[in-house]
Amino acid sequence: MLTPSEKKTLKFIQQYFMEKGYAPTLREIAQGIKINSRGVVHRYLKSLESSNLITILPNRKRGIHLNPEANENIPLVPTIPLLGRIAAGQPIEAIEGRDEINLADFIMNADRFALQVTGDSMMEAGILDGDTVIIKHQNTADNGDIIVALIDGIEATLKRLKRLPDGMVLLVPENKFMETIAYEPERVQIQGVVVGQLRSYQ
Amino acid sequence: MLTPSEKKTLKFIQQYFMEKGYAPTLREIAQGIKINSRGVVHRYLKSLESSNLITILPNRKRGIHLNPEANENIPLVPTIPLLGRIAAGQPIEAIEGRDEINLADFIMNADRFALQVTGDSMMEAGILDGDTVIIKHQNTADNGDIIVALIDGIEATLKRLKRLPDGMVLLVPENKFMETIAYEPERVQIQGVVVGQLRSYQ
DNA sequence: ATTGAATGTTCTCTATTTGTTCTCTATTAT
DNA sequence: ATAATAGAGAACAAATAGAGAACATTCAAT
Repeated sequence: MLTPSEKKTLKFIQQYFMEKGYAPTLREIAQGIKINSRGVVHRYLKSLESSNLITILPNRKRGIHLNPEANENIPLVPTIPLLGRIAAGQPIEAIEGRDEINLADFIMNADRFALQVTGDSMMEAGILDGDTVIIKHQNTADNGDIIVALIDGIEATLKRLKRLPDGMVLLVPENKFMETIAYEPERVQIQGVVVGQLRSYQ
Repeated sequence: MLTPSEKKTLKFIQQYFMEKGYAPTLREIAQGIKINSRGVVHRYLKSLESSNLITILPNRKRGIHLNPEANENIPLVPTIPLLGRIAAGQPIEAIEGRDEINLADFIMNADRFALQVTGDSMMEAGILDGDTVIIKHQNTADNGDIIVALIDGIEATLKRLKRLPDGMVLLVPENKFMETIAYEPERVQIQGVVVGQLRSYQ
């Protein structure tokens, strides 16, 4: 059984691995778990190794290998706890069932890519200047989808799609100061559909 | 197991290949990973070759061949390609430097958790009903931060923080139909600060 | 075919870090 | 009292990172 410090150490290594793609040094681990001694870290590592959670490649720098067993508790996929719903004037309400969100599931997929948004044309849809949108690459889209479209093969734009009964294609900005423009369908080439959006406040 | 420098080298080669369609010279690699010695680069290449990630055609200029394994070497790190900036009426503009966004880096950390937002109180800040916000757990916050606050120990709310010179605490909604309320500092307990936001359109 | 600059290759050398092993101290629970 | 846990920190060999010299090989222009 692991001691709290060993658990903390293992968790830090897993986290580090996820972010950087390689193992941390003993000094980095020490800083990560807020102690000063590399020797102590080494002792913890030895203990984790004898529990079969990691493998130490002797004398190798960053020579820590996470064993599959270590990931039974903490999944390899990036997740963070989803605590609940928050609404003004209410206590935070726990969500039944889902207790964490899986970021990989949320966004990642082979046919997706990200674009950084410049400008305020989709402001009222909650997509602000500087946000990142996740695009699923496809050539068709449904009415009401927010799409990345290429107009006349050159201009790229992020707008909401609306098809008229007569065949014309409307590209609707979500900003009352901007105008909707109608195009002949031949001029509009759909590049992808917005499936996600993210913003960082740091 | 690759060292960080070797990983950096491999990444540079892959990127160079994507952009130019042919392999870089040792000098270009050296510049790319910000060192001066071609000899050192060569050592890294030898190591990458013995890991079966590249093949070196001896004495050939630009004689580096990327093995399929190098691409199969799916990064443990969850990333998606960041293609560029999009603005209305412009071609998609490539972003120099950053070519992918690291979701782990973006959001994950031990002290973060997610909340699902209900209601429109932060609508004008681009946080809509149904969005998920990433909260960093902390008890203090700066003026202008969007925070999760507990009022009188019961009610939870998501608002922008504003401290007045006289000590009163304003919780400002980003919605012109809702009112800012002032509290005595004792009544407001900060639970965390919004560091990220995400939305799924699926 | 010759030449010259750039490139790949092999070395040696140096400087930090890092991993590793120790011993020693404090604290806590049994 | 006795373990078990947590930590500090010294000492040393080895791994890593890098510089740069020297030479061989390409490759393109002449």
